Amino acid sequence: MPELPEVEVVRTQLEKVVLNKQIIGFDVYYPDIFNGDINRLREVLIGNEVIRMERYGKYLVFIFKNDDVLISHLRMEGKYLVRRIEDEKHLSRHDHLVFKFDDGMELWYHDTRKFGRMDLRKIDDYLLTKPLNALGNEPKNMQEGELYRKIYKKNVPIKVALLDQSNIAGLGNIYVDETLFLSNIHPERKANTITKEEADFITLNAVKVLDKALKLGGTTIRTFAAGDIHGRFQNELLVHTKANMPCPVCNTIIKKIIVGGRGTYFCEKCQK
DNA sequence: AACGAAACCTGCGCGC
DNA sequence: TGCGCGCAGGTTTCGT
Repeated sequence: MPELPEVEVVRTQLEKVVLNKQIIGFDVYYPDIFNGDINRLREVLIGNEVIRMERYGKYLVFIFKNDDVLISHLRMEGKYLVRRIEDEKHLSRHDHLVFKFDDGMELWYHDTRKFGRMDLRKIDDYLLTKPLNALGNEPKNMQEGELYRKIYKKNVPIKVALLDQSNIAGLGNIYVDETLFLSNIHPERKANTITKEEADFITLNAVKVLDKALKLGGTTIRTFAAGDIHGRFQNELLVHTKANMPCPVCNTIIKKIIVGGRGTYFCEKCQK
């Protein structure tokens, strides 16, 4: 489901409801979401409090007092839902974890495809160990020439290189298509044919796309929603999902192909 | 080391 | 109506 803007929306929403409340219960219905011993996680959570919410690329991070850190990746369909105990909405088969707070609020981790994963770390090393140590910089934090140095030897399609989170963090299938369209670059161009100037232009356009998406609350194409927040960036998409429709720049019909196993939308006239 | 394919899961829409 | 297939905003693992 979510790429950087959507995860940032989730982070902002969670920050409003979970900070500085004691966790008094933790129910588990599908333990495989957690990488590790789920009973150890419960021991750490009970009595603990989230003091800060961070985000790195598509990773959501709960910073607890007691120096504990929970890293959460939503993958395709993960969601956090906030409920009051008195709501007595019953669990669905896709609700896997329930965090219960001392003010009666419950945070439900819901994930239709069960792809999401969580890791427990300590504050001293969570940035130095998997998975965050392998993450590249976000576009807005990249220096001139940085993306070029990451990809100039790679003999893979530029789209595949941009989806690789160790090269550049935060882009997914939607925003890569949009970024490459703005950059006038064909998604199948080999990364090792991209010039330094083109790589810097890609980085610039990625910043623009992600910033605009965040301002609009992210993109809701299929199922993404952060609580009750539905993004509006889908109304601004230039090529992604636009197969057989006219290019907004030149009116050529947008094509859909498969690149790196992912549905890919582009304009063959604008993107070379 | 690098790259492509399969795997992890479930639901939905489509054609027959 | 029922069934099989393809597809889905992601990452890890396996095989070459």
